[in-house]
Amino acid sequence: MGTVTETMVAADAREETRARIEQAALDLFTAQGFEAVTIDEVADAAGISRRTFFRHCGTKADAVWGQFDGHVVRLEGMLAAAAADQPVLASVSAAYVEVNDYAEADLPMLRQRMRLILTEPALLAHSQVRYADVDRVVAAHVARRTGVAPDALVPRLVATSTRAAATTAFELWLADGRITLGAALHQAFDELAAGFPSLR
Amino acid sequence: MGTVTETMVAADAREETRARIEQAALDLFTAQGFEAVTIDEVADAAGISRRTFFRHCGTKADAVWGQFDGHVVRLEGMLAAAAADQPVLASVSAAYVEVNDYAEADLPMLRQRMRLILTEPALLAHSQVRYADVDRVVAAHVARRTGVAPDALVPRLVATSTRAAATTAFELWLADGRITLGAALHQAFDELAAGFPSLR
DNA sequence: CTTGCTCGTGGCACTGGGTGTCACCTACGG
DNA sequence: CCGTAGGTGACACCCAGTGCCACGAGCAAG
Repeated sequence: MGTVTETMVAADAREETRARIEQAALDLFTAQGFEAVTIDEVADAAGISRRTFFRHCGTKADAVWGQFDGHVVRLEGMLAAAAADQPVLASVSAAYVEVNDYAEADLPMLRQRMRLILTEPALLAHSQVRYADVDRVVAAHVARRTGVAPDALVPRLVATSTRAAATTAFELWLADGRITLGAALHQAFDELAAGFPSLR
Repeated sequence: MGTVTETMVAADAREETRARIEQAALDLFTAQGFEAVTIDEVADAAGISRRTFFRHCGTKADAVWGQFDGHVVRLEGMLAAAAADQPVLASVSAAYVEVNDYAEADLPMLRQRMRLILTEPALLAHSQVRYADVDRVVAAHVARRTGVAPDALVPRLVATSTRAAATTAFELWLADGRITLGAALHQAFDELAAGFPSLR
């Protein structure tokens, strides 16, 4: 099995390889479009074989999505740690804001990622599968806080509509270079939680 | 070109062939799962060639989705015809309810379709692409009514969250055999429009 | 130093979705 | 009777994704 140190090193090396693949993929996809680039081209650019690409990334879309699972886990942790006296919607909103609080240095790559995801149909489609995990986590939190089943209307509705708000905030942030991602998220969640006061 | 009558006949024949393909596909997918069935098997069951399948349906997912474009067009028409003094959210809600007002005889096939779409990951993914069209239509309506740009926050947010509500209503309707689709839609839209009163 | 094990890697073959192309056949109009 | 247009099937591709095997590097035990 190896010691803890060795395991860490191996995991780091694996992570580094994956990061190299993702960077190559992101650059190629951005330059030529997601569908126009083949896996062989990405693998060549990353200096690996086609077979190794799939071992690290699973699918073509995963090269863009990266380690999204980590986000879901962090979101789940934040929701579990939310204060019990905080309104449910506020806890969901705060968790979304916090999980999307990126360091300044990470923003360019995030922009590149999100632009691809929201622009390329194949990636947009794949997003639904990823979001399903997020929805399950949020719905479970709402269900726990309200004492109803996770597959009841309100938990599911809160999960899907808050995710819709988050996605919309991302779109706004991408399109409008001035607004902060956090500000966009706050704006969307406030509008949603208040029942769309702008429409009255 | 041919006369109007001839064109109609040709279109009808084409529509009938497509319906046969869709029915064969739906039955096979329901019985064995979406991924487990190949296009060749669907084509064989429909009595056509693999190539003809793609000419009629475009992609494997389209065989399940059917002529969804028609729904989007109808939704657009309803929104355009909505009374000007009706609140925006109410007009969107009413349009969703009306476009999903199926005849009793169509409900079994609708159940079959929606169960597949909401269950099979590949179809769920494809749904995002279809929903993007719906969102554009709704956002355009909200933008027209509120006098802001269609890609501003509120129109987009209304579009994505109302669609989230509709999807949630569909899930509820599928899971709970007793509730009407219309009732589920109303319940979801009411909850959304009021800012989730159940959570207070 | 050698043996044996593990693991990452590359190569290969195969399945399956989707597309372009061509040939055929049928139905219709002149 | 001929010409054409459109639906169809057959074939050859491309590409994503998977299973399998063989090779080589690194490490552990002898």
